[in-house]
Amino acid sequence: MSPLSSGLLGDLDPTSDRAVFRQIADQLREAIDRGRFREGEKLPSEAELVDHYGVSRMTVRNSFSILQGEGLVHAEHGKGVYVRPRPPVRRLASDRFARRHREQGKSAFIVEADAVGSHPKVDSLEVKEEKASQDISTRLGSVRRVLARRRRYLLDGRPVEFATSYLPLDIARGTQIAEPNPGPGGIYARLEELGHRLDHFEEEIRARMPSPAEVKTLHLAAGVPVIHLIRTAFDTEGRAVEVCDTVMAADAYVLAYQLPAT
Amino acid sequence: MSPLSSGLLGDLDPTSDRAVFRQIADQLREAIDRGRFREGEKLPSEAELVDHYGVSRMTVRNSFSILQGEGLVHAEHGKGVYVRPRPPVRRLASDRFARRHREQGKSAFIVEADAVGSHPKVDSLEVKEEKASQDISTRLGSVRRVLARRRRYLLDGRPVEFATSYLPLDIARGTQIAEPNPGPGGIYARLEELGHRLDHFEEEIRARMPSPAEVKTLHLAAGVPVIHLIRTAFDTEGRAVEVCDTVMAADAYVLAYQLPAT
DNA sequence: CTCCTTTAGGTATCTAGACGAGTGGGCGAG
DNA sequence: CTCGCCCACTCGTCTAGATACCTAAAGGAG
Repeated sequence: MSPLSSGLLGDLDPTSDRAVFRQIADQLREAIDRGRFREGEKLPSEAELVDHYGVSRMTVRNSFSILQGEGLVHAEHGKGVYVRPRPPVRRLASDRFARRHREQGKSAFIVEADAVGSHPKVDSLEVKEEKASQDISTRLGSVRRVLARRRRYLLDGRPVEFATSYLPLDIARGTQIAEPNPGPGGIYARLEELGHRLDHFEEEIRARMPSPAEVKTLHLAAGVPVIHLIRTAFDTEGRAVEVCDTVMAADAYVLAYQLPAT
Repeated sequence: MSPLSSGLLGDLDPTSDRAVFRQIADQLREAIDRGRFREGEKLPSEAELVDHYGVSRMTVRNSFSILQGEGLVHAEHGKGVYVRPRPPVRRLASDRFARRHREQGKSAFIVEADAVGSHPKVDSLEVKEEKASQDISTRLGSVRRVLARRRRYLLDGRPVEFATSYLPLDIARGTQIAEPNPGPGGIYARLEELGHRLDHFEEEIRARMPSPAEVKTLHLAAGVPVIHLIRTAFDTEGRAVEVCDTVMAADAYVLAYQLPAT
């Protein structure tokens, strides 16, 4: 008993000027939206759809590729095409850098993940001095070389975020900030101990499709964009003391901000 | 003189286990990244690449479809495949709802666009009462019906943003907020005149691939995600007085926020 | 019972070609 | 000279295969 005989999918309209593969994609998309196929459920195989619609296999694959591009489904080699489950999202609140959180000890990422019962992990740690890019140099106020701290964050084994912090050498060199483990409260706590009392942060947010390297690093499925966040930390003297460049899997995050109406 | 004879593109590696169409996409991507093809410039035609690499046309098209999915190129029927130019981005600063801006008179969108020499336009205006969705109802504090204000924003003829504001009926009904033109300073100015002095806004930001309807409304090219922003306005009594649901073309925006380090 | 092989059923990649349809330049008729 | 048509070039869609590789379950060897 094929699932296609039960009326889940309709027929093609040969009089329509909409391409056949788009019509098939439309029907599959609507079936998914209506819940006829649930999250994680397998769609009919290519061969089944070829039989059902009486089209060639390339046409069916073309339909699937549309839905993949929309991030609705993903194909598993040798198994089938499945409705992509929506992963749990991590909410980044605008007070996530509040000093009271910093004074707890553990890193914000770890604390937060533990709170919701996830298993957090940080890997790909790299700390080194390097030449500042044009953009980073501008943001930090014309520095030539910087300390770069790279790390990748994982939740329950899934990579969700890749971040690089850049700090001026005259601040970071020789301090615990230049160590792989910056100690309790993270680098912001160290910066304050070094006399750079933090005043505010500026964040810039963009969204775009990932580069191949980002797809690899974040294990991104087709049709998943990334959120690109660039944060600059300013001390009370108005100096930019850190720039953090973060690329996040867009399906794993929702960012929350609070704005004054002043 | 074909551009392919000049060494812009290399050869395939038959010993590689990387699929041929991926290798071709890699070479094209690299050529674009290196500036061998500039923004708006035409890539070699499918036929030229077929000749150059000695593969079938479907393989070349497959390569192009990868680059399209990444938002790097776009095809124009009958003309060619072009490197997609990056449109100018509109920067949304975190003080964009400051009261001082509201008191100017014109809408924030118009003022801002005029300032950078763009031609702004607002269309698709629709104002009506309707049943609140579950989500909107929750955000507004269990209201059943709301006033919905829908509009689309265009810059220089290009649609960039589609927004819907929802307001509780007991606040908006019968006021100028229920009119297509809410008057100088927009609905926030009207809300304050009605005694709902604004205290702060909360914004939630997500990024995802657009639905087909959003592709149509925003004239989105392939490989362009959308930024989905949901803003809730609170008055000084802590009541949610408006929810604004906005879908933006991600390639047209960068959002900027300022966070206190408190 | 365990482990390996086989096999059926999936998707991944690629070929070769056909026809449709949009674009733009060249050329001939007027 | 101008207008309109034709044609070459381009991408869009679809067909009908072939081969490769992956997965999972069935079945046989030990």
